[in-house]
Amino acid sequence: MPRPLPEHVQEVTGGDSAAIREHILDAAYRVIVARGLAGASTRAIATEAEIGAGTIYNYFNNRLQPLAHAMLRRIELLSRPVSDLPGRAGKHTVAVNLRYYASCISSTLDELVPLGAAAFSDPKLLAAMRAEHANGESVHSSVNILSKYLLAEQRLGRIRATADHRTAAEIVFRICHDQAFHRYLEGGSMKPETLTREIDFVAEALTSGSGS
Amino acid sequence: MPRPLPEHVQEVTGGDSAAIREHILDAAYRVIVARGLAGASTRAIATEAEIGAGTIYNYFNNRLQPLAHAMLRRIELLSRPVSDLPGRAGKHTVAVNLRYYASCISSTLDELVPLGAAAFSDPKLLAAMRAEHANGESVHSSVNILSKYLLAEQRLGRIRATADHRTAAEIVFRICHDQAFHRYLEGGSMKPETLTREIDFVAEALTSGSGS
Amino acid sequence: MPRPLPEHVQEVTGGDSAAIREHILDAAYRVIVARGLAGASTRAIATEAEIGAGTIYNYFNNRLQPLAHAMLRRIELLSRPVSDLPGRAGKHTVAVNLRYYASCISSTLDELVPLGAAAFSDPKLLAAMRAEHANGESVHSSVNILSKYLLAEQRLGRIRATADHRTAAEIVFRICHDQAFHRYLEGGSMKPETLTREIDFVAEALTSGSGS
Amino acid sequence: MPRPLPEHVQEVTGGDSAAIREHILDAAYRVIVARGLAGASTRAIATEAEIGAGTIYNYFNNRLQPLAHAMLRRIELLSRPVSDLPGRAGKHTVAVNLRYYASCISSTLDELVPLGAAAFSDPKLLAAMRAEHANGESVHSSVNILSKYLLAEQRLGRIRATADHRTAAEIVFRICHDQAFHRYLEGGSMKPETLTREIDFVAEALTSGSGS
DNA sequence: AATGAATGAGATTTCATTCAT
DNA sequence: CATGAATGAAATCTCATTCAT
Repeated sequence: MPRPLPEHVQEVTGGDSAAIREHILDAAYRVIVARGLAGASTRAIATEAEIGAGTIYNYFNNRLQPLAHAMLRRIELLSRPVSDLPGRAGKHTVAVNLRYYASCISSTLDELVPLGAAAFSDPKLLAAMRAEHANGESVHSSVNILSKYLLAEQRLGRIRATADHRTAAEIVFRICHDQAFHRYLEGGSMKPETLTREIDFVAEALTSGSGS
Repeated sequence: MPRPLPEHVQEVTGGDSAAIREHILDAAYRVIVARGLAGASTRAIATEAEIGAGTIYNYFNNRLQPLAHAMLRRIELLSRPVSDLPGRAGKHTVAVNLRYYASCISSTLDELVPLGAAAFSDPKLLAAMRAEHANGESVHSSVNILSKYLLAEQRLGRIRATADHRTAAEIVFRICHDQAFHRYLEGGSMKPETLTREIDFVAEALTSGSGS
Repeated sequence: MPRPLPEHVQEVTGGDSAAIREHILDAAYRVIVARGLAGASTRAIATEAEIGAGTIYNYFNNRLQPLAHAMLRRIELLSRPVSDLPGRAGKHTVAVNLRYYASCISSTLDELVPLGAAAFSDPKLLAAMRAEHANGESVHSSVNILSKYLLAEQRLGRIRATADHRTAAEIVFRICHDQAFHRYLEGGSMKPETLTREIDFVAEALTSGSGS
Repeated sequence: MPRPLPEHVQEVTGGDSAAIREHILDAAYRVIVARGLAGASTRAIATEAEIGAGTIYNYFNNRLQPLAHAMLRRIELLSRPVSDLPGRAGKHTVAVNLRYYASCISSTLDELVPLGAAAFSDPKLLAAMRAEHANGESVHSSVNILSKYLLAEQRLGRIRATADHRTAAEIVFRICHDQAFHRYLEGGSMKPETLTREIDFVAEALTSGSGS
């Protein structure tokens, strides 16, 4: 029955309500990654966050809300690491830049796959995620950055004028996403050159016949 | 207390032991699709199969076995619908044939995605599936058929000689798989032309510069 | 769904955590005695204690812990009632004092026999009991008190100097223990003079030929 | 649905109804000893007896009957090994003969203790045992043989005329029984000389002052 | 008479959620 | 507000018993 939050949490959050929410979301994320969705009980999250079990219900209405929130928040981080991609237009080669993009988002995708897959296992959780956020936004932003880069290259003449840069961007993203999925499924036994080969195929499709 | 199988089940299975197993697997599959993996309790499956709760344990050793079995059985159906693809080499256009392939496997993938993704959420279930079957076979066979078809087209000169037909097959499959994934995630709000556009991009990459 | 402890329990325990533990142990003991170990399900104990079924797991980790605890707690009471025995040396007769000892511990043994025997039926419970406590202590202490008394009598010359007081004490205890065992087995149909006769036999063996 | 008993059982029992009963009781005994009372399910017994699970109910009315029978049958074997004891009257010494008796029945008692203790864990089983047999008979027969032997010795003048041979026999039996009990409880860590010391105490009580 | 599949009661254990403090 | 004990629903799994074959 100690009224104030434990010191440790107090320090981190400053007692700010929104900060405590975030603190709980972080804990939820760590628990999901470490122990799977099935292991993400409210108790486990409360323990990880070093708060009382009941405290969660002061910030969320039910068990699924923090899980859905935590997963969505993570998805938003996806586009962060490649924000510098458009600046590389004209430098290196298109193939090299696509490989750079692929390697940037792949590590994030590797984290997201188990989360996304977990979301599917429970229709209620999926609904909760859909309710929490008009999802897909952030995924799109990652594709958008790539698309923007390809457009820049096209203007520079390093990509065929007739190529559909938007579609190409989608394909590249799908390749990365699907490969992350299979990496997880197969337990990491996939050869890295598979990714390279497929990315290069798209690069070739984009550049063949261009002036470069 | 113990009674013979209810008439309804008796009729369907004829009392054959193997048939009852299948009957239970069908029920398990229906429950997973309808209520998610989290909702696929032994009781729910028994109810769906219209049998007693304990009866499941006469046919399976634990709760995961029927789930793993049911999912694997479904995955095996994946390559079935496109077995006629190689025979289409030389007919229609490459783009049309790839669209045909995509539409064939997409409906199956739409069924499989929730199952496969669900399997990820529970490490124990994933292990059970791996134990039941050296999986991935069927997925590969679907890619293999596509690859075989592309090779045939290449020999017919309808695809550039320098194109990597294996890589192209992989990419097409990934596009289909990933789209199914997002269709499920977004609740079916994806426009069908997105798939067509991406498939056509690959077809164009393969055929541009070929003699046809 | 969650409510405070029912009034009745609240009154008895005052809400103190340790008191509730004891309250549960008492209930466990009553259930074992009344319905046997096989009947001592967690649910039965919870009902007897007038608490919710899940509450037991707030105080114990598994079903065996409260049983083992309850039994050990009772065993500790064994040596209590005869602590005044050594003070009787020189008073009454040896036979009378041994009868006194026998009648004192017999009622306690009658309680313990079903518990101790029950412990044997489940190897896991036996292990749990051994884990909870290096048992046997209390049994020995009861024998020790008797042995001490006999030694005192020997020094007073009321017992033959050549008699082995330690061995005699063991035999008397065994007689009491084994009789309790058979009383329980036969459902109480044993004649009380059987005990007296056997005790007197030992008394006679100890005193015959002594100076008294 | 095979009508005849399996060959193996047919051979052993000759198809005789009483023999099959015994065959099942043997199996029940083996299961209890090997896996404890908790492990003695009807299924386990049927498997051990190599018969169908339902077949047991053609010979017994419920689960407890074969267990009670099996245990009682074993108790009857108790007096077997010492039937030659009365013939030893007049030979060796009384102490040696009592030790002989003790060592004979102790090994059987070691087998019986877990069975007897197991019986206590379930009031219903205990009632079943009481119902099956006016029990104690066989135990008494073991005591009777010892009593008979002591009487013979008394007539030979090797035991004091005033000694109560019946009571002495009971005490010796109790010592053996209780020691077996504690051997089991302590896991065999009891020193064998404890038994000898106690037996000799009784022998001394019987013989001291006799003519021999 | 032998069989064993079918059954549901019941055992243990977990966990989301509430609410008195 | 924060807390965590209390709770009962629900999940998995076992097993004695019956009965159609």
